[in-house]
Amino acid sequence: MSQLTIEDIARIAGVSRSTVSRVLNGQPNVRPSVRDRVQEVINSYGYAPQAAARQLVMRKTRLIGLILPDNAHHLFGNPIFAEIARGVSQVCAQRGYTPMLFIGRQDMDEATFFSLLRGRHFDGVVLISSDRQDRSAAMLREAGMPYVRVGHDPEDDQDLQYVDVDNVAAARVAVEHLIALGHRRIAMLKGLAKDVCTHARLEGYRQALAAAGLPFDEALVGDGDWTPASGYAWTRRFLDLPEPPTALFSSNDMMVAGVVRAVQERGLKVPDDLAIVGFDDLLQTTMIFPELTTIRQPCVEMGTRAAELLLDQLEHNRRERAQIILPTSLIIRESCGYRRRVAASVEVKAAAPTAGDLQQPS
Amino acid sequence: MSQLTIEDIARIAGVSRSTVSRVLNGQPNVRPSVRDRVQEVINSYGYAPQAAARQLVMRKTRLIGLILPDNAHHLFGNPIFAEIARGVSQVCAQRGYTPMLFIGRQDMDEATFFSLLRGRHFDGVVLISSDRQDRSAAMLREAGMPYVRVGHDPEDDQDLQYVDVDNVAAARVAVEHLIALGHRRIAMLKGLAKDVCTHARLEGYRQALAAAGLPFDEALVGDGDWTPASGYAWTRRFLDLPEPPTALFSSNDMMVAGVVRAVQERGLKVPDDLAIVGFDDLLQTTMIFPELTTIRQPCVEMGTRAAELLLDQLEHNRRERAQIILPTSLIIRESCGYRRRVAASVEVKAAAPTAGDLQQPS
DNA sequence: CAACGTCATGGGAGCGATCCCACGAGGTAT
DNA sequence: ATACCTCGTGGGATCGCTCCCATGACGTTG
Repeated sequence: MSQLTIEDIARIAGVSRSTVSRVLNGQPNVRPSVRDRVQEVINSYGYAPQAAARQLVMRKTRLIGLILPDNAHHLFGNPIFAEIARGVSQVCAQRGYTPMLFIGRQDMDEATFFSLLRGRHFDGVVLISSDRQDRSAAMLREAGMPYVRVGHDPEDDQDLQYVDVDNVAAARVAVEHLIALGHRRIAMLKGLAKDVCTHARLEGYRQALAAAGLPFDEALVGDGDWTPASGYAWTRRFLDLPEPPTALFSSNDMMVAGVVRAVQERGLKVPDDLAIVGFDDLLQTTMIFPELTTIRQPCVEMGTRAAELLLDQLEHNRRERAQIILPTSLIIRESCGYRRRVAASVEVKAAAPTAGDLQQPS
Repeated sequence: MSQLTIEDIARIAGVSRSTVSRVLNGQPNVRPSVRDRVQEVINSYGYAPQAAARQLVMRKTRLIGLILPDNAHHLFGNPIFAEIARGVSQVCAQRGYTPMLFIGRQDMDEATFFSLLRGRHFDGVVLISSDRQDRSAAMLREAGMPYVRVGHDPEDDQDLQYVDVDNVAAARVAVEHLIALGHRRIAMLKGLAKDVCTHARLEGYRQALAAAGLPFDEALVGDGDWTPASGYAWTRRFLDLPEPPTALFSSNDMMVAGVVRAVQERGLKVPDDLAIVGFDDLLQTTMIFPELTTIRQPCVEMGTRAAELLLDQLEHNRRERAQIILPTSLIIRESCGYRRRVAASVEVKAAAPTAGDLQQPS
């Protein structure tokens, strides 16, 4: 309660401020017996140095900010962010930093956010965003706050350091897999247009169709918004088409929940009537349906790599460009119908029946 | 980049530190023309005071910590936390505070966590936890950090201020609803034993059975862990019983995902073969099944109330006991079979067919 | 034994804000 | 005209740390 200061501890231990400070910071040149005595006083009084005073002189907080897409809903709703955060957290803890997640940016105006950044509460920031309209990156730059981004925009690349996956290649592999299973009419569920990866995944879809000589049909492309509700609505439309698709590629796993509901509502079955491949590999969804074939993103690793880049930047002042593209993989389960056509003993995580290597290297 | 200080701004504007400080803090006794000039300099240089220096003298950070149950998985996986956080955020923003979410406490030892608290990075904390073993509350008290808890433990109530719902009453209403619909064998899916609300919800189940003169059958109580996987496993067991249940009450909505899968796998239907009532009212799940009848917790309001208590405590030094129990409500949809038995025009959110008022007042 | 390092320790300066008080200008009441 | 208040402004002290430098004890070397 009382909030002791370093001076109090020094007096109690019968030494000077400086000596207590040396003990606190693990510096050398303290007699072992003195060190022990001071440490004991610190422990018994539960003393910890006041962060603000330390920060003022050190110019470091050892706090790392984590910023997610504006909408908190999105954010908690989609477990991939939790995975990325876990990666960030692991590296931070290991290297003596504490990660803190910004919440409620939607309740905050830009000026407030900017002041928060300039206030130097954080040494650096991991920004998770593939949103083209998101002003966060610009504000971080303007505020002179070091940051590493997870996700990026190839068309407007002001981000010095980022970690991402090759969304085009990943989507292409997903769709090629469906083509290899014999499907000719393959629907595609897009995410929100503001997110860069939405366009990349659509491009992958196009490329796969083109490579197989299949026509691109606008009617088979649904304008989703990442939510199950949009998956539901679009699937109903697809199934109402005169010539409905026999397969569907969804830009994320969450929308698949709605897709499956729509299919079942018609008395149809997955994968027999509609084969599905998703994107993200959320653990949650594996429980719900015929298990989902999907593209796995290495979320935890995206987090660790981003944190490592950031901390290297902070500690060794590494400011060179670093743009890391991590490999994704196609996880074959039941929703694509593969197991029904191929021997059951097939190694699930191994190569797809299509192109050789599913690990897209950077 | 350069990181100007208040002194620099003062020099540029041709005034003293004190005047700039007054402008910064909106204090009176500054000539309007001077105020404007200073403000303009501040804006044009993008100056914001360094938080650490300000904190040192003010002894306030205007940062609020948000602590969730240890496991980040849990946390992001379950959207009720996002809702609570949204409530907290709204109130904080309105009153000039910034909420920050702790992540990675599982990667941090207790001593580190304690130092973090004593470092006074935060003015106060909203602790979301119904975990009996969770040491967070004890550590907060030990560190002298003001906090308000969302969720509580009636058996060990050291928490001065908390916000919660009446879990016993809420569960009782859910089960009474199933009983009123004619069910005699009603299964119950528990949550993790470490969470206090698990026991409360079981107690509500017992009370409802007892009140209706129905026997309590151990075989119908499943030891869930809040995840869909446990709902799946236990439902399979229930359905294998010689005399399987015709209805099920789940302690949360997430487990219901697994329940439904198990039911469908057997070629059975919800609610015809198994009527279901859940708990939480997650938006997500409404997409997946026959729409879920469930107990709604006023999550956002729990957040706002907790934040209000905390900020009142900080600003007006209100330290009296404040224990707020918010009302829950039974949301009747399709999964309980109510609509099939009663006229379709029934007001859905109105009273259950059983006890009059579904809003359990505090 | 003098000169010189090395080690353990203490004290002063300073980080960048806020806050209190002093001070002068100007207005109002006596 | 004097006393007194209010308002606008500036400068010193201060918050609790870390860092730099001075100092003295002790050991090693020529």
